[in-house]
Amino acid sequence: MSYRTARSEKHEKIIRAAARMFAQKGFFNTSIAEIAAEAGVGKGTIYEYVSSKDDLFFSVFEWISENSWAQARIGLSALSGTASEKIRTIGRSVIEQWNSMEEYYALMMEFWCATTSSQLRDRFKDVFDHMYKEFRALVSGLIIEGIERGEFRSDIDPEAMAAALVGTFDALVLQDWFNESFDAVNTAEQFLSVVIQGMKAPG
Amino acid sequence: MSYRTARSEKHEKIIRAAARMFAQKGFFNTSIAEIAAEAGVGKGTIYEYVSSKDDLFFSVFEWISENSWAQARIGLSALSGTASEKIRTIGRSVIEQWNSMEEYYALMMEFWCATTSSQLRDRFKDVFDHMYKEFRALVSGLIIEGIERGEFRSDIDPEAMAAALVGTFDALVLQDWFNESFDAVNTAEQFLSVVIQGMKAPG
Amino acid sequence: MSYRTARSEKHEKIIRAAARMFAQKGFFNTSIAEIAAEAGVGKGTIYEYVSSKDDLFFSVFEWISENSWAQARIGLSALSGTASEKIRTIGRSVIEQWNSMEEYYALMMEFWCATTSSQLRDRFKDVFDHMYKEFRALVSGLIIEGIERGEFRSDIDPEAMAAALVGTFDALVLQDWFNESFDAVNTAEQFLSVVIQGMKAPG
Amino acid sequence: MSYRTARSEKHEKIIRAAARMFAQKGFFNTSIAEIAAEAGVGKGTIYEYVSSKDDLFFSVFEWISENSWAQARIGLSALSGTASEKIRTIGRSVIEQWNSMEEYYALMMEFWCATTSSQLRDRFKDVFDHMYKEFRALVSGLIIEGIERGEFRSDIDPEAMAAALVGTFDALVLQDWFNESFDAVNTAEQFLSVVIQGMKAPG
DNA sequence: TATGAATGAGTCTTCATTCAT
DNA sequence: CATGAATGAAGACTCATTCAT
Repeated sequence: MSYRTARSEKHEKIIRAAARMFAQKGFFNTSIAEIAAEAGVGKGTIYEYVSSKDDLFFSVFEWISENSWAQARIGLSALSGTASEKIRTIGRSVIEQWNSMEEYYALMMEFWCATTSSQLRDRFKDVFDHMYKEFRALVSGLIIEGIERGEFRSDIDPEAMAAALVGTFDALVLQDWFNESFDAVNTAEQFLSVVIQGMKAPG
Repeated sequence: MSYRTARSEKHEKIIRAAARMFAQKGFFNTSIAEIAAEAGVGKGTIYEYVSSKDDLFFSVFEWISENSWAQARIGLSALSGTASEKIRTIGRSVIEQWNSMEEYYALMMEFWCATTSSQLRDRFKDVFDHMYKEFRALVSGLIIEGIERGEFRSDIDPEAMAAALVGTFDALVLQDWFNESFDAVNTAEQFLSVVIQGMKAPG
Repeated sequence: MSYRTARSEKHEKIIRAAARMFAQKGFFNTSIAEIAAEAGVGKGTIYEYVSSKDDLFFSVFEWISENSWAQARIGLSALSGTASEKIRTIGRSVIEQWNSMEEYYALMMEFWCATTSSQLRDRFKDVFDHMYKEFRALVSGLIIEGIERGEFRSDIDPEAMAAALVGTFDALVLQDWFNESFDAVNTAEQFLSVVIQGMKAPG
Repeated sequence: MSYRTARSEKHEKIIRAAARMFAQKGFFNTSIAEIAAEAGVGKGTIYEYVSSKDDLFFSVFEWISENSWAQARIGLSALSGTASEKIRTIGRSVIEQWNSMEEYYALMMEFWCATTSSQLRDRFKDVFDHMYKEFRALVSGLIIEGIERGEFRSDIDPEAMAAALVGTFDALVLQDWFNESFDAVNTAEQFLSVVIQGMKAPG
């Protein structure tokens, strides 16, 4: 195993430990000492890989973003069928994606919070902005495709629809995470049927 | 002014000061000293009214919940027109309500975060659960009303639709707060048109 | 005892404790915890009176400057006799002054050092500069007086003489402090005799 | 190049790097890592040549002492002329010597400080003591020579004069270093004229 | 021999909370 | 009741030193 490999493995070990602890107890309630213990390294070792607690937090964010969205994007790249079917697939995919990384949802809340008061506000905002922009573009692209194919009415605003839909997916995941008896997959299914019905071109 | 009144006025002064500071800098980045200064009282005085910083945080949450939703409920009680119109009115009302208290939105994020890691997790969760249940019940009631009147299709699931719609409102407010160039009112208008169209009974 | 008095007494207690510890172990080898213990207060209490360790260091410097030089100045104000006698008196006075505060000499070394590498470099330099300027002015004033009275030759440079003399006093004190068998008072006496002899007007 | 030579060259490289850094930032504000970087070696390598940071500090002191005084002594060995001329030459020489190694003056201050609080106090004191003793002996020897030659009065105390003169040289160098507009060479010239005049045998 | 990753003791500093006035 | 001085636990971070390679 090369030096670079060993180094980046330890780096990831630290990031993962931090992710677990931040998810469990929140950023402010987690101490560097706890993260070091969780990662099985000395306190000082953390600072060989990140320059501060804030930096570690942001590194966790980047790590999560890359790993989770990377996978999601792979799944979405192979969409096929009508625009309606593609949109349904996306909805299902997003929710499943989130469910599969349930343990990190609390972490996402922490990141959201960080956008309101952290020193890192701007760095977080930028990444979130970027993520959402990309996602909205994907959805609005499908809606435009549907309009062009004559599948959807031409008087709907693709941007507005995309923004609302993307937000709704998130909100459903949130409710799911919040309330164990909530069935996000089914709710999304039903809701999307109605929305797609509402977008359908007459006749 | 009675003793009790004087006491409860000072209590509210403290809660308000705490709300302002927590909204501005976040729970963990705000010190009791700052809140005392903002409220114009001594540090020790805070502890005459709340038992701890956590307790103060939760008090702020209760205060916000009561005050903001109280007003919202007043506005919604006087709904009239068809179910569709009522739903539109609710959407507009919720968004306007939030816009009018923009300064507290960051605070809501803090509360959300608290549900993930705070000692107070359960108390926060209970109140949020209750709030959402109430809100969903209002919306699903309107959908049922629409179905009974023959305005909406009878094969739609009122609970699922209500859950999704409530989520959508939240999501739009969030995007509005997050992105200054976003027009939540207009987006909601367009999206609701599509959703209502999708729920419409045929013919 | 008034509040202000109590406060400033505790402030001085902390400064004195810090002075003792810094003198004994040096700035960098003394921890805030030690100073707090020496002063008989809690660690946090220190920060009620100074804003940082650096600030405490500088406060000690100011306190020493005011107290020691204030006394010295009082003694020097009542000089009488010929210019030569006055200069002798000053020499004796400075050395006695230093000897009487032997315990703080190590502290003065610390302050000197601080002028080379501390964050506080400029603040220290300013005060030192001011102190020396004042002292040199006193001595050069006496030399000018001697020249005008015809006691000293008119071709000597009062500023240069004053600078050298003031420095020599310090250097003698340093040797005294450094080497216990050194007799600064006597050495100064002899040296001043020679210097005054050298300044004497012929005839 | 032999093994021993290579080793001692690397040793000196480290000492020089440490000297530069200590002079620039002070002992406590310089880290071993910085010194290693400045020397262009690994952190661990330092410990192949010195046993601790303190030891390195003292090594720098010894290196400076040997090198600078060695050169000074060479210059002084070839003194000629009357005792007065020799004393003048010494003064000029000392001040020029210091000016030529201005960058290390801050380091000397560090060493002085170390005599007050370091673990190494005694080792430093010994070397300083030795240096001063040697220097005083040189000067008092010249004064005795002057007395014997009838150049100086016989009632002056050579030891006391030497101690004071050595102190004066130091003090002038210090003022020069401290205050850029100070002219140590000229001041020394003037002051020495007066002192020599004061020592002159009558007639 | 040379290296630099790993370490944990030790530091300054903050701040919620208490309590004497 | 109101206050704010006092406190010490807790936390982020630094760095001299070690040691496996």
